Amino acid sequence: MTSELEVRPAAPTLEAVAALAGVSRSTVSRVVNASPRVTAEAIDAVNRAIEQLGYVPNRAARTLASRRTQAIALVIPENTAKFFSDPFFATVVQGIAMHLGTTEYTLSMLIASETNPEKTRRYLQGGNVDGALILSHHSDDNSYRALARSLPVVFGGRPMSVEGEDSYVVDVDNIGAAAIATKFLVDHGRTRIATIAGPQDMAAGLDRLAGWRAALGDAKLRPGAVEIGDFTPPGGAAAMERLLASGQPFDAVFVASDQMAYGALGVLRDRGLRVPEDIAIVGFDNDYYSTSSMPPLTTIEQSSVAMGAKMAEVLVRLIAGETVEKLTMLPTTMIERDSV
Amino acid sequence: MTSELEVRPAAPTLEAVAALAGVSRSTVSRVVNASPRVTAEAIDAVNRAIEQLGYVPNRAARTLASRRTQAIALVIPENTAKFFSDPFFATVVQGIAMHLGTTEYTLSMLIASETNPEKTRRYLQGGNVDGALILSHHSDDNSYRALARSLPVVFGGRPMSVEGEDSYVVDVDNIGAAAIATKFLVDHGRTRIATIAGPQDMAAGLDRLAGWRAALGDAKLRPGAVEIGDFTPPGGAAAMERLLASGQPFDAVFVASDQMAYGALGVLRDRGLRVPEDIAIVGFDNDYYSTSSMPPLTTIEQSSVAMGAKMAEVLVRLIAGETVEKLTMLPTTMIERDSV
DNA sequence: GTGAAAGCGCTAACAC
DNA sequence: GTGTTAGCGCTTTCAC
Repeated sequence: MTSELEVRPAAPTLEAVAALAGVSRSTVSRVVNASPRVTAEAIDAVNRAIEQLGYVPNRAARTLASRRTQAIALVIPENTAKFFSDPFFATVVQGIAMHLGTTEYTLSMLIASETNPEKTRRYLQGGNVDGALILSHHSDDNSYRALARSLPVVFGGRPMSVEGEDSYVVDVDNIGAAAIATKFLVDHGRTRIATIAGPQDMAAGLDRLAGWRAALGDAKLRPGAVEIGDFTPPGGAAAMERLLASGQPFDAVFVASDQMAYGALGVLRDRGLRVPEDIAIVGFDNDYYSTSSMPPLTTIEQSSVAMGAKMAEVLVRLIAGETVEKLTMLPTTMIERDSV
Repeated sequence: MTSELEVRPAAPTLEAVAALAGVSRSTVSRVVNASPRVTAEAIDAVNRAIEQLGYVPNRAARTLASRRTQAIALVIPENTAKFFSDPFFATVVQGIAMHLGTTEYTLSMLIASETNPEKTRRYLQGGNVDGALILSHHSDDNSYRALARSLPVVFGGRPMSVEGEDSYVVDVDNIGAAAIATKFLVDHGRTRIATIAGPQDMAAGLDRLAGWRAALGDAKLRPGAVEIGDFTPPGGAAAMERLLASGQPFDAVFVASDQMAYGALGVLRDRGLRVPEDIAIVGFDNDYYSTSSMPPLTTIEQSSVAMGAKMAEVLVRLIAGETVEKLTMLPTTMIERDSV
């Protein structure tokens, strides 16, 4: 089996650079690794040789010798992979990749098969990466907590399992943001405020519901009906149908994700209910589609690109041995459009 | 700088396995690499030792010795990264990752910075990966064609630059599918068929327009108006506005992406035009949202997960030195829902 | 500040 | 079939 790979000319090695620059391999290595103890002339000569030869260090050799891989894994549990079309996830990934693009780290994307979790664990613990980023949707992220003992790990979004251990988390203040969204409805004179909540096996789902409840408590309003959706448009539509069917009147709904809000808006439109005149809606995410819904959605912005970037940043600092706060909270902003 | 990495216990090496199994390192290597020339007893002893020690081969050492990285790069041009929220791209990536999960290959995700293309090129040609998958939106993929001479490369979607060279492409038959969609409209009695086309600097945009035109020619119908969109909902909405403003009457529109169709549907709804009674719509993609639009969208399904998986498969076979067809066309299906 | 030397953990001839 | 022997290209003490 003759691979096409073999016909390619050999890449220039550090040895060749050393010869051309008239120094030893050690010196070349020092220059490449920006060691302080090298004379300016040597640095110059080496850089010229590198330039001339088009030398690129061999990553495998580097990893082998230094025991640092310069690679980071992005672990996506399989069930979450199915949610890949959720713009939130996609843009978090984008943020991660973009931030890493500014560093020397490489991103390895792993879809963690549920049928063979061993494979993922082996990969992660087999010294293939210097750290891992875990993006998970549901409550089954317990298995990854253990990982954190043997590898720097950063979670995107608070994991559901036990708190307070040695895990690092980048998250948005879902409770606070949901409260702000709900208070916004209160401030606009709405008094019977229902909610379409997210899945209750996800922190984001639980927290946004808690925030809604807290804001209503603060306003001394009786909580309206609660329906649970799954963060998808059809899920939001079904939840709105149930809300309407319940017979409990409401004049506003805090919907825990924009995606669900799109579904909900469709149902209201079908019933001839006007937004915001009859029913005001606040969403959550400020995703790509929120400006083009009918009407454009008033929502909470959580910058998912920023979240991805922050996750990457925290992990890189962790790997560098820096002390990093265990919990990084990202700010949210209220975006006022036409649905309230 | 004391990294946390250093406190971890040393992983068991091939040497340790050899000692425990009572064989030489070569034999262990042969077993690990499934070489045929090993006795069953040796295989057994080695596997037991591996199990017992929890041995995992060191990838860097393997790469260094074998000159195979077992890694594949997924290159996403920066401008495309901004389109990450397009469900089509996100699910292609998912398909790639899932297929690779069944192989020994690792996926490295690269967002190719436009300001520093050298960095990407160096990474790709620096022996970090065995091959590259290129997912690109626009016409600036020329730079990647050159890559194909030094590395196995597979493109997702026909690139715009010169044809027929040594590049491998996985694509859907956009022309054929668009023609089928348009013919579907014709068969339903529509005679004044407009189109909202995609960007004309992308193959998918050009080809779908060509297919529409061809089908109309076959049906001996005069082509309706053409408006160009950018594959986003707002772009589709704006294109529909222009179509309506043009004064040229039409009773159907072939819209080159579902995302644009959502925007277009919103505009029609605002104008009180009924779909499909007044205007029939066919989309393209069958994306995640097409069942929940109002009305549910009749569209062309192109399985983006399958496309990702196929790209990965083609590349893996290419790396293995197999002969692979240069162009892999993926099937499409007409999905009939309620917009025609 | 610089070089020599010794590996990092594995694969791949080559002999036996 | 199995072991021995060289490296793969780099980092990293340790002397100087």
